[in-house]
Amino acid sequence: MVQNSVRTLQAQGYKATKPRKLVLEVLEEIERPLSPYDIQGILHARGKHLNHVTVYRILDLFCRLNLAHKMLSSGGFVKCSLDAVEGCHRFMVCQDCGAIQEFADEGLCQGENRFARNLGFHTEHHLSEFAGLCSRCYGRQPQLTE
Amino acid sequence: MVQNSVRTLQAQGYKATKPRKLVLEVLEEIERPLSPYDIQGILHARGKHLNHVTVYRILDLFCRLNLAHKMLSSGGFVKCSLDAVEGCHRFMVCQDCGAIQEFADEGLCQGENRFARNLGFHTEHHLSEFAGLCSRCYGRQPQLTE
DNA sequence: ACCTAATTGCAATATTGTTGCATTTATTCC
DNA sequence: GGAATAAATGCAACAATATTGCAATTAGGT
Ligand SMILES: [Mn+2]
Ligand SMILES: [Mn+2]
Ligand SMILES: [Zn+2]
Ligand SMILES: [Zn+2]
Repeated sequence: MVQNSVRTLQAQGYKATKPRKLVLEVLEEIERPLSPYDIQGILHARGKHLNHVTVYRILDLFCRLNLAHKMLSSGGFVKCSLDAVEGCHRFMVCQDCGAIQEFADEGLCQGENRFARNLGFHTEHHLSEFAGLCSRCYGRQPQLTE
Repeated sequence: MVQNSVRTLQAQGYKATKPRKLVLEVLEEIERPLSPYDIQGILHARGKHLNHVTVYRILDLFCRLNLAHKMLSSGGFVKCSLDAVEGCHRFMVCQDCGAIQEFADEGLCQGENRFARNLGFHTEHHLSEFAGLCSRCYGRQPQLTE
């Protein structure tokens, strides 16, 4: 929850400001990728008015601290749910409900590293997202409009 | 080469126009991800003036036909070098020289599918990019400025 | 060479992202 | 609790990127 991220912020010498906590709350509550303007809009609807510049700067910081991630497929931001995990953080993205689930797996990394090495490529890290259907959505009517 | 993509265009009922061929040439020649405005600029410097709207529309089409891909990490566009390959097209991105190498591997897909299935996720396709150093750049001085 | 649908260019607009600087705020120390 | 102060935010202006409708052009078929 938010309290964890607040501790991380302070441990790294950053202030736990009201705007930062608000953004954390939204990311935690809405478990789907959100753009900076999405976040601003959601908070605005709740009577909390943040400047978009502030939202951008907060998301930048969160990504640097690995408190959040920028999704590759959509460019939206999600809260990191693997705070303590070293190595590559990855995602499964439900094409129906839009939910994302974060995971990490050393086995996948090793397989990918081995594969790349055979082609003479020295891997630093892996970006990957699986697109498909989450367990709740599999075998149901589609929800997402796009 | 370009001629292949031209055939694909025509086979699908699209015209092989001068702007489309120019964009194909650039993507084929510069084997690094390019933004729409990058492409426009490169062509402009060669005396070929395309409207940016045209470049956007061409890249949209190319992506729909899998003649090109939009890179996840950078948002830039590259020419697909696996024209005939079914399944997931993936990339290794050199962090030094910026070169990209496209590949596909059924084994990786299967491993990922199995992993996801264990978590109740039904995978449709995989997006993935490996970041690291290509064989030429490994053990050399850095080139890229950023 | 002509016809026609497809494609492009243009102009206007919308959206997204960035920068410098004045103002405010969270933390430290008393 | 009340300063002091460095960090963070808001504001304004701007820059870059992306989208739309419509008129002009062009590629491919006859
Ligand atoms: Mn994470
Ligand atoms: Mn490809
Ligand atoms: Zn779902
Ligand atoms: Zn390289």
